[in-house]
Amino acid sequence: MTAKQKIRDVIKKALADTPYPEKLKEEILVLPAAREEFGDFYTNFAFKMVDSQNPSPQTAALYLKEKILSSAPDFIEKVEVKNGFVNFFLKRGVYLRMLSEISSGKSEIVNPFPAMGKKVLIEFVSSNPTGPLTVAHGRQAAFGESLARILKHAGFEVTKEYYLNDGGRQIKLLGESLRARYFRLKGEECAIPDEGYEGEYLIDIAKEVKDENISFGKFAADYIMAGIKKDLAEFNVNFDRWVKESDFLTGGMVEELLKILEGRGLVYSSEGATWFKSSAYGDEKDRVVIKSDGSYTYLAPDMAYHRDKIDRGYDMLVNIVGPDHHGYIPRIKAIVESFGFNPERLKFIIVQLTTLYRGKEKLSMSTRKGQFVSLRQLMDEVGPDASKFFFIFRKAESHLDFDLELAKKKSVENPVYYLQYAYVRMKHILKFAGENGIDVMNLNPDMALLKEPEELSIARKLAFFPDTVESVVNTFGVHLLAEYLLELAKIFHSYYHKHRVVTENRELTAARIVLVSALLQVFSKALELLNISLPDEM
RNA sequence: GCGCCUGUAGCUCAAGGGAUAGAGCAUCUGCCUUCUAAGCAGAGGGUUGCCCGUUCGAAUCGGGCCAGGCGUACCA
Repeated sequence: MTAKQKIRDVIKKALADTPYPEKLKEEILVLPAAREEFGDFYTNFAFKMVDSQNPSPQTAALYLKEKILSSAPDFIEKVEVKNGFVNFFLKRGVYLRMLSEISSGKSEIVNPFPAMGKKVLIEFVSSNPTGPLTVAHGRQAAFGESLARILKHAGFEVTKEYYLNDGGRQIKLLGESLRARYFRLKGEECAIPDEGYEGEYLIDIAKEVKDENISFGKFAADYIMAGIKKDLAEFNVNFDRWVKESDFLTGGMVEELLKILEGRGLVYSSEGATWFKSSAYGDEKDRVVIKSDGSYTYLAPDMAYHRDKIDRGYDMLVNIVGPDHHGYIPRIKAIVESFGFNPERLKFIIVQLTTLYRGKEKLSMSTRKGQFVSLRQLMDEVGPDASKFFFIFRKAESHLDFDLELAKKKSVENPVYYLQYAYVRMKHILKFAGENGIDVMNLNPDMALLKEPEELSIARKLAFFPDTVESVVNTFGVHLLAEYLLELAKIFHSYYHKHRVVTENRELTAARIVLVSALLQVFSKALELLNISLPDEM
């Protein structure tokens, strides 16, 4: 049980023994204290207790404090009441013990949370195989992968899926565009269709075409998809399943679905087309599923896909999409609701666009015209780790300014290097200690020798790691973990400058080695969750 | 017009309705015979776009404005 859970229990016990047992129904919030003067954890519960007995939060807090202290919890050093907040100060020994546990790999601080039997499906990237992944997809990929890792760490059973649109009009246009490029290469006049793809990547693909009787659409899509998979693999973003739109079409699932919906009066014909009555579930208007030319819209197979997701029994569905899809959300919510799935359990995360800068210069992009920076180019220029870090250290719903020059810089301005430098320093200390005859793996020092305030600050910060993970789970704010890590790096760098770890004092050295290796455990785990690798040397 | 996102220090951004709104960069001042100075210590910098409201308490929630971005297809 973590210190925080223990505190919550102590508060519950205190309340059970008071005239306010009904207050227990409310959630008791225990959070890491923002400043060390406010202790280690605090609760704002006194604010909820204000009534005739407790006319002010302050009196309620004092009352709570008395009750808590009378139960004499052994891990609490003191409890302070300030401005109605109840602040808990933990005993130093709690932290010292925690450091030993973390460094030996036995601590619940770094280990995954217990499995809770909740299944979550995350669908992300889902880019069409009509062109290479762009920087926008890269951001979605980095965010989705990291969110998946964090949810898994927090005890969810996570499945990652990529839905690919390999049929329909866009693929047809893609095929015609490739065909045009192919014949142009042979010196023949051939126009790219009006809404076709003008990107130069099709020229490269056209060079690979050996036989002009092939299906150009399929050839291009397969070729591009192979590239997408390669890019994602290099980005270390991996999917459990690749779901093809065409499977829902050829498998008859779309037809079946529409029949069911028709039977329920949710699908009808009008103006030569077939419509889904999404307005019955809050969409602003109904949506076409079969066009008047008889072909399906993108929505029809996607509806079948979502029905399939529901059938597979997930507790939560997460769809990570770009801002261009936000108008699409109500209709997907409508289809899941029509199948009795609470739309609240379908979360859409809109990852906003990224604007690339080269120093002050803004890089303009237009996908249709083929003027864009691909994820591939970005990785080649700044590297996968720097790319990923910049993508996730801002909130998903914020527009992101990404400065290529900054991402490449090997200096303080670049947070990626700041983290890497901290990591390398930790590794190097352990290596140096080993070279000086200290058996780093087998230490059992007296941790009470750690008396510096900075040492306690580090331990305190490490104790907050599970809370940070919890915050990410509650808000889907992956950036919170990146910020946590930067703060951790900062207090470590500061400690490093103020105090030497490896000294003549063998006992103190041993205790500090345990501290550093605990730090390294948390640091490594957090980086793994962010999907960022780190070098051993810099 | 309608919908979504954004508006916080000079710049890029944090901050579950909580305490004195925080970081980094930039600017200024210091620090390398000692585990990598890709680092550290310190200083200045704010009417959280504006106006009302809800609340013990609002950057955060609601309403109304203003500004920027995106969307508003029988495209995906």
